[in-house]
Amino acid sequence: MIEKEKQHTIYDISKKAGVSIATVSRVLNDSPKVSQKTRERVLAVIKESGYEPNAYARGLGSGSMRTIGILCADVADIYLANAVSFLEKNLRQNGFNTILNCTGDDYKTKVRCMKAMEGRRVDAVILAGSQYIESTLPKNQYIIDVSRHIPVMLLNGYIKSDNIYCNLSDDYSAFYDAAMELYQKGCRKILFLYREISYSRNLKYKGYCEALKDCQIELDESLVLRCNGKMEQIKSQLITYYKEGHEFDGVLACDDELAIGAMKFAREIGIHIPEELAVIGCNNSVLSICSSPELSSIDNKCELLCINTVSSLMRLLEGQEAVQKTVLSTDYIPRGTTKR
Amino acid sequence: MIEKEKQHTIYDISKKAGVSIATVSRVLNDSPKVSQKTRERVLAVIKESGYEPNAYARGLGSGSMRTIGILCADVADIYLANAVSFLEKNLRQNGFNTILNCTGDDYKTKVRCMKAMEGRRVDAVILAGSQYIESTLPKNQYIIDVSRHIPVMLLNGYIKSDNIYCNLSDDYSAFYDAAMELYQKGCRKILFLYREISYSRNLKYKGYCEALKDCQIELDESLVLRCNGKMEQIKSQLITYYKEGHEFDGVLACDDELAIGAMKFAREIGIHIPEELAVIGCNNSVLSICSSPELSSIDNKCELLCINTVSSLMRLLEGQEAVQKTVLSTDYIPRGTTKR
DNA sequence: TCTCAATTTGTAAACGCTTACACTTTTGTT
DNA sequence: AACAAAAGTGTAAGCGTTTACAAATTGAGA
Repeated sequence: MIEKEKQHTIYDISKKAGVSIATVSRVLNDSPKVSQKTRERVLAVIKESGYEPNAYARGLGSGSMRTIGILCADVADIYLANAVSFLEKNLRQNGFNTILNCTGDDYKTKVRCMKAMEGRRVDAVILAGSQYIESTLPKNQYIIDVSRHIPVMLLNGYIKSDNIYCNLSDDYSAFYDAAMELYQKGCRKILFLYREISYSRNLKYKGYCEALKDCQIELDESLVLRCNGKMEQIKSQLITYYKEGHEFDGVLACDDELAIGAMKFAREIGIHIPEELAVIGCNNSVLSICSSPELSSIDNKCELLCINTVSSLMRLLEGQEAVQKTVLSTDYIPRGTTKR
Repeated sequence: MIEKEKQHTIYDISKKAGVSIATVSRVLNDSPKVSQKTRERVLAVIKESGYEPNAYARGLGSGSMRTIGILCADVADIYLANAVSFLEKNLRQNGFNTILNCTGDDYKTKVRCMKAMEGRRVDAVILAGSQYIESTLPKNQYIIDVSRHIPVMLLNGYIKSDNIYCNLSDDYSAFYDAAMELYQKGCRKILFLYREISYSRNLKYKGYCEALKDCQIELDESLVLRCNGKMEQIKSQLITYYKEGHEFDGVLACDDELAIGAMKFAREIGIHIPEELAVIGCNNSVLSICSSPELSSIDNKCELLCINTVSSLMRLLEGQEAVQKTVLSTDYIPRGTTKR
């Protein structure tokens, strides 16, 4: 291992510039109480020596390191990757850094990571994705605990509690409308595909149920199917399911990958899309335009959600109020898989 | 804004447990010089009060916050999202946190983010993606500067310099082989699609050129095409290009999205894949199995690359040696777009 | 019981900043 | 020219840890 060069400190700079460390600090923090002349001299020294103030020390001294923690199940997930990308860019534009934890689905890991964020004294935590909301309130205590110290922002999750701020897309209406769309295209047996139980999955499911009710179709629970894994596994799961004798003429999927898994299943079995089977996905990800026919999908305005979240957060951190719950409407994007 | 609860400090714990802060610190750091009895008492107090040590202060005191900085152009990119996901999980398993910056392609932003990482006194920086290597060495000075203080790990990039460690996939061979494959399937006019000039793009291009040479095909520079933007833009760019009179019977693309853009172009124009046009993508992302026919692609072993990177890094941080350059071979995954 | 070493615990000085407060210099008024 | 106010600068006390080093305790052997 190579010998590390010692990094400069504020003392080095103050000595070189012939001022006190307080003055250097003021320059670093754009304080108005420094004369133009001094400021320039100090800035010159800083630039020349490549000095970069130690963020730990700044954090300790000022009580804020201008850092936000983001938790998500997995950035490898296309939707979450988009969200994290938007969030990080927005935060950085506002002068905040991002600490990322991909917690997976394991409850204990989520709790541990959330707790660790407290230790890093982040200025706020953003929970990206509805997996963070557990089904029973007591299990959400870990979120509420943290919110006693710092604001917690939920992306696609909802907990009614002080200092927790929620930005959601209107999954209920989105899925109500999507199910209606399938009905209008003639579907009468609509398969509902999901991965895991989560806050937004439940909203989607309710929308689906309500639409069926309004169409006077009785809910058939055997048409509510949980799938796991990657594309290939989804496909083979559906093949098995189909061969068990289940019939359906429409698919409403909680994400695009599930929907495309269904398309691959159909192709393998020889079911024609969209004529014999109409499919709607969700998230309007790049996947939806890779398939042929292209996949009709629900655009849940990920970017807008993220922008809202960050701007609420910035308002909060400046001591202002913010709305506790914002629900954004979605867009239905019709494409080939529902063209009849 | 809600009144923040004050967080506990090591003093609170020491008082409650009736020991000195040094002892609490020792317990926190698993020091062996604490009696079993004391340790248990302190741990009990810590658990009960939900105390989480302040990471800034630990960082200041110990000189390391056990944090790694990751820079990538954009986590919304499927390949980078995968990489970041693997890296973060591996790092966390080793007790390190991750600070993420999505720098985009802008040189100044890259430099600024890299510099800021120094300020955060991260223990190392990982540059994920070959966009970080500029074409001329002096422009890479910003990387070398940082490497004087902390190790820099390059994912798919190469700079020969002390304290910079490179893990690359063998893009040269991958593209040589892929071009050969296309030749063997009968292609004689192979379109090379790329996005921006980067270290790995250049390797890929060299592989492509070398293969052509070995097949005694003269390099036609008009068949080397730079594309920008998302799927739709790629498609329309290719339509324009085609209508300008360019002809080709094979496509070798630097990523899967480009390849699928080419497939969409072909469908629009009425060119049949794979009979009239064979296509090979790169990264073996989920996109490659969404299209139909499915896309032949190059699997560049992203996970292995990440695992290697993290384990080298851990070795380095423990003061051991690490290999400066590791090149991983890739796999070619034949699918429908090259089936003849 | 006494001594010495080994083990355990405590004290206090870093670590590199921020910031309240005190002090000095400059500026503007009369 | 004298003075007050304003502007600029410095001093020193935190911030919450880690970690030498010193001090206290324990235990074993004589």
